[in-house]
Amino acid sequence: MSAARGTSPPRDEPNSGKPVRLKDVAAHLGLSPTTVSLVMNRSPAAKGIPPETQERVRAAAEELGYRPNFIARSLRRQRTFAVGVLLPEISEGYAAGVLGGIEDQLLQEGYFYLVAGHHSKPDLFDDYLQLLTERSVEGLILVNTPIEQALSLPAVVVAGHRELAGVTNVVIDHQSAARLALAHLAELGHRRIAFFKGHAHSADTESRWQAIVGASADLGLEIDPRLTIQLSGEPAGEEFSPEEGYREGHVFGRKLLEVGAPFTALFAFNDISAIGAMRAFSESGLRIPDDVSVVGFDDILSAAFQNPSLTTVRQPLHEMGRRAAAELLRKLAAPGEESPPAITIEPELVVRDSTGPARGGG
Amino acid sequence: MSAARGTSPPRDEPNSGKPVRLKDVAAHLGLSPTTVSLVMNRSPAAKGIPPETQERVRAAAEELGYRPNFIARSLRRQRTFAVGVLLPEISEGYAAGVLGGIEDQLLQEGYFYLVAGHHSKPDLFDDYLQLLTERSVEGLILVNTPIEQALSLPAVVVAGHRELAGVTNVVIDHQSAARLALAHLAELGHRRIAFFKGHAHSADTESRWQAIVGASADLGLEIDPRLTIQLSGEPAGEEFSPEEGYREGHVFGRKLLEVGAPFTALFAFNDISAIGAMRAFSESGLRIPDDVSVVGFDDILSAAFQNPSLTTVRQPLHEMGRRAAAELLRKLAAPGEESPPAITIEPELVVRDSTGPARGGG
DNA sequence: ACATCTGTCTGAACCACTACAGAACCTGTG
DNA sequence: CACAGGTTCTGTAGTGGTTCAGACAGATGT
Repeated sequence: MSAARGTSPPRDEPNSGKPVRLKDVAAHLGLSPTTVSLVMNRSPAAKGIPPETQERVRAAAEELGYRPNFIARSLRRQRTFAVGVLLPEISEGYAAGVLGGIEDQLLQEGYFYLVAGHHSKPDLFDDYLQLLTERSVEGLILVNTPIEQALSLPAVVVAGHRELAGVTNVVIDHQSAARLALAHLAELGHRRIAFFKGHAHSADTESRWQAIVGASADLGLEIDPRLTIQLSGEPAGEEFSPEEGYREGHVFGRKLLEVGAPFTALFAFNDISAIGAMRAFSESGLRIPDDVSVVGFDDILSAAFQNPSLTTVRQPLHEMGRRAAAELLRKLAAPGEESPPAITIEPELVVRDSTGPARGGG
Repeated sequence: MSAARGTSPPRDEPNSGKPVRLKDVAAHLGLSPTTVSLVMNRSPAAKGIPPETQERVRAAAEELGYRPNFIARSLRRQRTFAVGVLLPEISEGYAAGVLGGIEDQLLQEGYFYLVAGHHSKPDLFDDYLQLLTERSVEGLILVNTPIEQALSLPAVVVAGHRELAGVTNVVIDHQSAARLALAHLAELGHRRIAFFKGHAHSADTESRWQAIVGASADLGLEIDPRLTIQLSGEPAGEEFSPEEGYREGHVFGRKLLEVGAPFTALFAFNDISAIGAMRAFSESGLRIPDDVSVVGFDDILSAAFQNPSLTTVRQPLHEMGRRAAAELLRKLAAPGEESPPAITIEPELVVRDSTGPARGGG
């Protein structure tokens, strides 16, 4: 033997050329590949192998720098420990936030994931679904991605609307969100509150609005239809840019002032439109929060940097991603079991400087 | 035969149970798996197979809903068509932007990618490198991730500092960035310009500063050391939050005013600190851009929504990711060839409302 | 002395596919 | 009719691991 055992000499060549295979380790030890496999996997069948041999195997594996080949293992075991993630666009804030949570949870559990951004094009969506399936992902997480048909794999949907058999939706608790925002405003003495409703094609619009109506009733607030503006946005299916949302908020903020109906607060559909509206109010000489309070939704990065900084309802995106991934793994581990149709996540009110006590009258 | 050919009946069961394997298609046709494989892969050896047979094979594959198993193929061909991406944190703006470009390029070329966020922890970095290698990724893209040792796989680094044998760095052209920003200010008549230098541990700090010194000389501008403030930030290795950066900009913006040396413009190290400084200036009663012009760096989302909106040097993150991925694929396709040590990307000046003509004196 | 049991390890099959060498068949030719 | 030369297809042996049924040796019981 060339390589002396014991206190190893300053030999520091972890891999000299080709990767080491299971077979190499076995040959090195004069054992069969089976035995090495059993030991390396701590398989239950390895209980018949004496501890001393096990130690010998592990030492050799370490010494030779053996790394099991995941591909070969996946083929044989029919498990890839990989899931597919479909989302509109990875670099967009919402998806990126959720993906961060998905990643934390998956890597922690020994899984990896393949991501594909379909840019809201239905045909791309189908293509990627195919490709992911060919790559043998074990399950799917869809972020902000509408689906029509049932899927052939276990799936969890974040911010989906449809109720589909077998898929679990992870959604924000709109009831809670509406209550948090409106209770905060009510406490500050606001009675006449304006609203931006979301775009017709947005997943959250309808449920959020229902929640607002409900919470208003509970708090004894009346909703004035003249102070309720629906963001028009782009035709469905087309992603729209933040700049567009900002411009819209600006335009509709101005429109709100022209209605003539007095209001002391605005609860916008998202931060972007809230920021646009704040701009419009400032330009009209109104002071925030002295004359008008503004509450946004999402807590995007910019919210904290506004002047004044924006009070908003935060969606815990990271947490949502984490929960989605955890639920998917649970499904994979327990294929038979029934899974919940929905997981609701509690939002959080972030109070900053854009909200304050209502102006005297009302 | 039960399933009639020709105008197929309303049979709509694309996959009844288990997935269809190559073997199944072969058996269905009375051909060997080899033949079917040759046809499906349009292998050069398939030129010996008559078009009619080829058509028959493809029709059967279609009919049975055959999807090749990527895992098995990967094992046999020793190609996974997958690359690994390492970055500090996926949900952070810079990395997410770059990743968007990486994705576009890779998916377009039939590759997938595995991402791991190491949260700037060196041991996690090593672990994930191992895991990615076990999964047989063919190459690596590192975003904003410092490496010490050479890597065992072809790699491209985005925003890296180190020059390492065999790895290509994708970097912004700092020369050009400095020239764009300073020429813009000089044209507006600014002569006394303040600077925020980056944190000592940031990859870009030194090269950016050298570029600023060079461009200043070219434009005949003098740099006043009293107006040059180094952002202190956190100890190296610790990611720091946007809020932190904003606060820093705010503090140092105020400090700049206390120095007493007059200045008419600030070129900040990034948008966040620029926004913080704008806040400080406004609070001191200065008007932007009438009294002070401010230029940022990066063009984060918030830059456009500031009041006034921020003039900044945009890093084309998407483009950088795209180029990085393209270069990696080139390396993979031509393993022997020498590859460039660096690819520089041209930044872009986005002129908004935070810059204007210099105030009278200077 | 023989069967039985236990502890330790192994051969062969298999996962789904691909690469390589060559088989079987047909056609034309001298 | 034997042989060369195409054409069309196939058998076998991998790829790197896991799994299952059992082989083999030594100890134990009768």
